[in-house]
Amino acid sequence: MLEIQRIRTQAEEVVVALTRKRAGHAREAVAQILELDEKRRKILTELEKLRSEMNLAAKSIGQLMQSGKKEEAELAKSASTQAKEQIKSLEEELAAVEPAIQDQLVSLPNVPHTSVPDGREASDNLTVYQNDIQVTFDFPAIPHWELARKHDIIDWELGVKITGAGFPVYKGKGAQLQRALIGFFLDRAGEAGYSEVQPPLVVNAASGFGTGQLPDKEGQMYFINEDNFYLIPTAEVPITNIYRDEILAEDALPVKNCGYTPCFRREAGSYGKDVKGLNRLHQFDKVELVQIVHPEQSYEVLEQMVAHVESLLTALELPFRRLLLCTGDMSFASAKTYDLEVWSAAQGRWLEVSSVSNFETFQSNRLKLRYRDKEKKTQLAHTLNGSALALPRIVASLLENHQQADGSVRIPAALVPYTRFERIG
RNA sequence: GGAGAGAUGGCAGAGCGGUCGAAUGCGGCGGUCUUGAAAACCGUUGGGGGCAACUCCCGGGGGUUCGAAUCCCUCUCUCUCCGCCA
Repeated sequence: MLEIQRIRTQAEEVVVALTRKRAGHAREAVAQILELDEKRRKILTELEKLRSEMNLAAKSIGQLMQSGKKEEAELAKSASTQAKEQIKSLEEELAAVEPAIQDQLVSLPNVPHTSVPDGREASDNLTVYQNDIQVTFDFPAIPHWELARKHDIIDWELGVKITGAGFPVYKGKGAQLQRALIGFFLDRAGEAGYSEVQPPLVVNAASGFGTGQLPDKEGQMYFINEDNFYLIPTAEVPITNIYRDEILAEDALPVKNCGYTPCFRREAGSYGKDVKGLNRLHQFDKVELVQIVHPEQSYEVLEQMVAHVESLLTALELPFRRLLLCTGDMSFASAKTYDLEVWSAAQGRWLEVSSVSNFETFQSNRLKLRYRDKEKKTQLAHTLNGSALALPRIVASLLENHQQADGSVRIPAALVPYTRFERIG
């Protein structure tokens, strides 16, 4: 959520920036916000004046009562009745205006950073880096779902039986590989200074709102009706919400957390060719990084986080590339996002395994996540997060890129201490 | 699932319908003292809105009243005990 002060003072800049981000209604929305905001302040001025008068009147009535001047007190009472009605009607006006402002504010996406390239869709993203790992086979590459079936390490049909499509069962070395990757990712995050947390996997609506999933992506989350809880679509939600309504000391920044959680996504409306194998699941595992930083540092930190994720991919010996997302492909809450994609050798395409974003104050404004600056004033902190990493597509890429002529799969050296086996099959 | 209790400032914990943004203790910060530290003592210490005067916030919402942290209704949450279960 953008700060109302920013819209007030830089309306035109905001409109121009939002227009870059496909938000076609930005100009009207901003104009409406400004109008409502002005109305709100007008009401407020009047209301507070009346309240002030009422407070004084009430005080003097109290004094009259105590000194036994009953008649005078009664007189004063009846005089304040009119003001009371005015206050009530102004309060009703305010109660209509404030949610209207809020609705408009909440529906505006974040403003893209100046370094974010213009673009309408995924094809406009900029490939800003690609490592030099080339994977070539002198035998036909087998897709990961076939390798998984061959070695009996992932069972989709079993998942369908237990739950439904998109909930595979990992078996044997498949299950161990999952556990190994989680351990590996968490250990690396720990070495990079992130402290590990294990948050709840279900969250309340306030948390969903805080990080921006609600109301924007309500339909993408599983909802537990009896308790009004949502299954988390990413650990970003519970971990960032740890700091909701907090005022941190400036020297407590940066706050660095990491956590492993399963993630649950309904993926409503995204059926098609992309869903095969591990490409798109309703439940998957992910290690997430979250940082809360001083505004001056957030873009530097964004680069650091990307570098960390890339070091993981390098250790796994995977071909990958880094994309700078264009304005049109960025998420609602992000000011700047890098995606990391790994090559899927058999499918012959890139798979997104990480998304690292700087939200600037977009989340912290909703979360009321602040720090106290040197002048002792509260300031909104910047929040960032990134996957490090999402497992299924990593597994897909590992299987496909490290497959051998005999159909076995080599485990990269960095992972062997965690798997305690060197190959599958 | 059954029964009960409660929700107040960073924490603990007072609070009579008016003088309560709120006692007191702890913690935090600043200072005095000290070679330094501790102790002691003194001072200070919530958040939001508004250019400002000012105003709002004692779990959320509504009501009674000239006036509500205090009374009433309602919702939510937390805790304790019992039952069930890991």
